Amino acid sequence: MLVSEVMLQQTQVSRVDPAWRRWMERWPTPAHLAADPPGEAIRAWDRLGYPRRALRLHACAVAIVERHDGVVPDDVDALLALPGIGMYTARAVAAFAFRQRHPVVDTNVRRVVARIVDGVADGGPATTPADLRAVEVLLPEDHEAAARASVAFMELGAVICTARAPRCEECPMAGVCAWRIAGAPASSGPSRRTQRYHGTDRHVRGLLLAVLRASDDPVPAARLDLVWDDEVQRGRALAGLIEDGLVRERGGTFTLPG
DNA sequence: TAAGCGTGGCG
DNA sequence: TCGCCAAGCTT
Repeated sequence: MLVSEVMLQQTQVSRVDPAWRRWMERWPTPAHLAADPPGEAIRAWDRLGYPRRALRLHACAVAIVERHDGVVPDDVDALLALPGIGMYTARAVAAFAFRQRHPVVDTNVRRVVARIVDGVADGGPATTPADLRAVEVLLPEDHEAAARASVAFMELGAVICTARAPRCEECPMAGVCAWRIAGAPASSGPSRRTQRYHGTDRHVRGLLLAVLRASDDPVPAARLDLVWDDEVQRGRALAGLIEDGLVRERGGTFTLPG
């Protein structure tokens, strides 16, 4: 559950599914993952995106072995203290793996609550403590029922109450949805400014890391020079990868961290 | 709080 | 085609 939730941070279910199966077959427990070098986690991450998540998941496995005897903790605060585990993932693991009663708030749930309860088209850009409270009061008292309700809120947002083309005709909440009843007004505020990708440092980092993932041997700098013409930007991107611990330099060659 | 961080699917 | 969006986290 923890591995899948980390993979699902900003990556769609359809792309996570095969990667998750391979990952769990190779590293069935935190101890298995912790015993391998972090570079192997980055390599196995393949093209899921945001490879820092792979590095943090490896660090998470190490922390679980060191602090929790290799057993994933069932306590939200202990989970929150692990690398790469934030407000959403900690509660998702506690609720879905350990069947506890916690509000589990992601972008889907923020949108569902914004529409049904608040009558507005969009939720906020990030989960706030106020969001947690708003969802908490909607949960059934029974822990198992609450865990199932949390799954249902997310699923409703993912399948029916979608961001761009909601299928209100098929929605079981249409009769009580404040947004629907108000005529589904468009969002009022300024829309979130869109992030560019093409030509950004992120783009170049992705190109560089793809070369290193594909190579079993240390890669000479000259080969990295081929992926991006702008030397200044390429150097900045590579330095950033090294700074983040995703890449290691050894005598003019580059590898994933061993 | 806002910006930075990959990659791909979909309308 | 191209911009939006995706089961966020960290600093």
